[in-house]
Amino acid sequence: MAVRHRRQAPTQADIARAAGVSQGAVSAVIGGRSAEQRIPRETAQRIMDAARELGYVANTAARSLKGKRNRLLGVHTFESVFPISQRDFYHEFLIGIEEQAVAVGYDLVLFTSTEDPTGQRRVYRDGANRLNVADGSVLLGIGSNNSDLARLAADGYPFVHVGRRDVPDTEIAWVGADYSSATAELVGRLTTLGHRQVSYVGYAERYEASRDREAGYRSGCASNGITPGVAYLEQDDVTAQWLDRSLATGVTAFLVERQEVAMRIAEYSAARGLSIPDDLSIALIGASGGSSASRRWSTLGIPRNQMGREAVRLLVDMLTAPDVPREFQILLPCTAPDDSTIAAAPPRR
Amino acid sequence: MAVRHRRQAPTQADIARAAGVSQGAVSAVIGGRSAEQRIPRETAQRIMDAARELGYVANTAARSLKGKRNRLLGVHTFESVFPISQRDFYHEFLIGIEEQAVAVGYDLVLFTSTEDPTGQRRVYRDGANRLNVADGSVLLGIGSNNSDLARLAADGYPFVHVGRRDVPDTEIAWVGADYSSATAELVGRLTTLGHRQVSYVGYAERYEASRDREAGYRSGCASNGITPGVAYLEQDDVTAQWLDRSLATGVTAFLVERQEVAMRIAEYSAARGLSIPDDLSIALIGASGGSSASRRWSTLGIPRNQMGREAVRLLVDMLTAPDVPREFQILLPCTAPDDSTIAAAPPRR
DNA sequence: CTGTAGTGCTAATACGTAATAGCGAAGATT
DNA sequence: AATCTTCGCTATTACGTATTAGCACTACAG
Repeated sequence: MAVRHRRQAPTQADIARAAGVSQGAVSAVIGGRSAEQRIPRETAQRIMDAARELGYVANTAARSLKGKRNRLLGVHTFESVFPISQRDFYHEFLIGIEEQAVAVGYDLVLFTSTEDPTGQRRVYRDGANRLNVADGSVLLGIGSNNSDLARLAADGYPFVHVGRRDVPDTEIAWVGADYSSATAELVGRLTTLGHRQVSYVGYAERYEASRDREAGYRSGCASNGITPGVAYLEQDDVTAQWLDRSLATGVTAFLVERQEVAMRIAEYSAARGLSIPDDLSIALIGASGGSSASRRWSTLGIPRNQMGREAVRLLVDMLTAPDVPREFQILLPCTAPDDSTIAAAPPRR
Repeated sequence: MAVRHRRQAPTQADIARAAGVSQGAVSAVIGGRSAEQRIPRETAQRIMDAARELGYVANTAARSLKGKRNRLLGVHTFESVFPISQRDFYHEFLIGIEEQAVAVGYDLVLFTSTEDPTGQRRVYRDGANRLNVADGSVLLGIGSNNSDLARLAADGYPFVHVGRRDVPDTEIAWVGADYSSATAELVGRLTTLGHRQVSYVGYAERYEASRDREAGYRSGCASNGITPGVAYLEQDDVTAQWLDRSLATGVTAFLVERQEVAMRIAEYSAARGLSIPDDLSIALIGASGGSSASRRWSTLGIPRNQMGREAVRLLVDMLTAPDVPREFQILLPCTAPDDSTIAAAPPRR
């Protein structure tokens, strides 16, 4: 026996014929509108029986063609990654997205086909916007392509970006994490712990998120009477000399955006007989990649799951009630770092 | 400024208007049939330009209504789980599926909407078959609903099940793991290690996979001259008494389908001063749930990633060349358990 | 100047469903 | 008797695409 495909499924017209009514009547009964259409119980029953008899199943394509909606939400990541890989930074977002999709009864389209030969993921490929297969989409990615976003917005395609994103001259919907407040509060906490010099060490490349953190850092410094000290460093920029200089200026705490940088600092300070967190506090305030951590760090928690959920909620709201005024930009609070690598400042010399 | 959306996606009619031709001409050009329709290069170019300009993308609903494909593959899991959760048994399958989808340029539809209020996942819900939005689907699940599968097959819907699945009177396409050979080989290996009594402890509920393992066990016993000893146990059925009785009959190795059962055995045998694997060998031959293992076990490896990939490959083959005769049932080899909890049999008393 | 062959399209239709407008018959009201 | 309501539906249309039939025109042969 071979696996067979392609058989004609019964349609409402078939049922109508069997029950001796019109297709419209069948649609009304199946769609639960028999009251409005004044189909009496008896006829409705006859129709239902015929439908069951023939094994009728509504054709979703026809339904969505009529209703202009597919109940499909797209998920698009700009980074060239398998979005569902758990090693991936995005995985936890995905879970939130999926949980909410289940809750609202939408299906998800994972846009995996949008990868071009160079591994780049673009929305517009061959001039076509594949996202259109979904009613709306959730977009993820640090390196989101601004021109893609602007064009999508100009096209009126409904989407929500996960992570704050500024596109000039365009207001786009996003759900972000409130790095700014969280970082400011962290500076406050360190101050309370006696730190007087807190250094911020950021990505060399400045994304929205890192700018938010720096802004929070600066405002935290300001409101706590601390002089800010900002450096933008790649991993290899972190040298023993740099650390010595920092320590010489009295820095006792570092806010670091990259785990690699934190590891370097830990390494060099260990060589100098400094222990963490007793002599030096370090907090990770960037996005921690995977769980490949060689040690626990005090880390600013990104509410990834919730961000995913909120993005879907906002998107579905936008789809179901397009004209209701609402907040298109949502900031969710981060969770504060724990005490792993944060402690009271050492006694001053 | 407000976020504007819900502009109607452009249709072929819009393009036609822009290019000054008829909708049919647009369809012909977009569908690559401009030759047959005798659309000259110049006009075709004009149409393509307009399409690009407007960001046209074919409406999936209309396309499938016409019986055409959308380059969309569905993924449906019968278990009520978030399929992308990494805690999930299915996650690794998903990754394989996604990798292959990327490779062949299809997008994936995660069917999350098919969950009914009781948490059950069914294909046919509310009298509609959501799967139809995808050209074909990959189905996952130990507890796959046979009537759903039979109906899908009867409807001629193209799908591939991940995991061997027997549906009476219907041949279903699937990609499975060759538990049977692997278990038989494992019995052989244990025999070589000197074990003379190897016990099989299976799920109380018998799925295809567990039946395969038992069959392999029995054939392995037969070809190695061992008397089989089979038990179907839930976690709580594993008592100290049961273990004592087993050991009394001379059992020195257990093939266990559930990690929980293995843990019980380990616990009770430790209480009797038996160490694993020196006094007792244990191999896990079932599907290990997550990575919540309290210890490493010698485990039969399921080629999950490859199964996912193969399922997609088979499905796409079925879609692109429906009438080519081919294997619809694919068995992939398992990887043998390592030596964590398997060792030579203790000297006989 | 008619007939024929191509060229470049357009017009029309089908797919299955949902929604809206409305029709004929029966009964109720004036 | 004439009008109005209500009932129980049907007929029609729209959604966007693919496909088929065929029309209007030109070029050329005879």
